[in-house]
Amino acid sequence: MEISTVLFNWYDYNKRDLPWRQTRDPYKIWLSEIIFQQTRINQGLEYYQKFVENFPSVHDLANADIDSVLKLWQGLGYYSRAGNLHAAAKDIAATYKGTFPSTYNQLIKLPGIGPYTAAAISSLAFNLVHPVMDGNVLRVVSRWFAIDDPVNSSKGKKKIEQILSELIDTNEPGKFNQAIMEFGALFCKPQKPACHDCVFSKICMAFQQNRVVNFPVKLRNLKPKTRYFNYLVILNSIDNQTVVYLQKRNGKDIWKGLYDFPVIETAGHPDMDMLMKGQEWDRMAGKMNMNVSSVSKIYRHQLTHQKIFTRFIEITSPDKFQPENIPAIPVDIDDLQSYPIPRLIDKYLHDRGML
DNA sequence: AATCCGGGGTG
DNA sequence: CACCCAGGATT
Repeated sequence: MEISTVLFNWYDYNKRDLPWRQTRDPYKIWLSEIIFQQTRINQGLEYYQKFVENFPSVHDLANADIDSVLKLWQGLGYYSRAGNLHAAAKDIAATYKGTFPSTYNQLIKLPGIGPYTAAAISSLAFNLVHPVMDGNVLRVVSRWFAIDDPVNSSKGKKKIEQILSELIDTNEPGKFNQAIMEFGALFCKPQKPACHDCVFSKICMAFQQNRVVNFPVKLRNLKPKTRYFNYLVILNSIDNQTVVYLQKRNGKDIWKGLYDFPVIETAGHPDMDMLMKGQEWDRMAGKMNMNVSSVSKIYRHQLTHQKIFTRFIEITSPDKFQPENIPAIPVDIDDLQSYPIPRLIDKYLHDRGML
């Protein structure tokens, strides 16, 4: 029996009932594909539902305000996905008048859509024959065929792409793509794969050679950098209203588009006396009539490639004032919940009872 | 080809 | 705690 036949039998019996599998609306399929880039189903499911609810069509998304899109995306990570999603929605609304682009070459031109997502949308929504290569597929194929080249190298990817072009079912390419990804997610898992009752054990070279644990071969990744943030939580109380100063993060650093506090980044965490003698402190806070009312514990925030140690320095000022050298905006603490913020800031604000 | 961009899961 | 997961954009 052909691999795709065995795969389809397995899929028909084992597939999960997931919302975007009940539609061929390319908009909803696109939405799901962007949300589930680097994201496990359990983590992204409620985000998918929120997006479909809040933005039922590509026009609703295109007309939305970027901050409200980011707010819905908050907590999901890789925030450039939200910006690209929004930009692509505007493209589609303008260039395609809302008729969703339907070919691989049109799709891959859109921001946030690369080879994987273009293949996924064109096959799932439009039944075009483009094999997907996500992490699941790379793992499954590298085991079936005992691919010794790293799957995150271009040589390894080319080999797997070649194999997939022969395996894919040309009548039902969308089903084939969904099925092989689902098989990777549920059976051919990274750790403890279910080889004992796998329908492919006879054709799986890795299993036959008792080397399943050796695949996929990967180039190893870098160690995370350590960074130290000193956040300035500048609080003003005016007429029973408390405002705190937020700044929107721009540039190439993490959390682009999200809001946090004015920050002094240091090589380590100097004691407060040292910090307050430094240039940055003087530039940002030197002109303020203020006092440091408290310094938080150290929060440790782990990202894939960065380990961030953070302390929150609360500064209260009797004056109504606008920080001069900081592009920060005053936000009533009752309005904080409408700003998209990183997990770390969210955690702190909850600890302080401000959110 | 190498590096950066989050957050959560697993053992 | 250490380690795993892995698409797209940028350099």
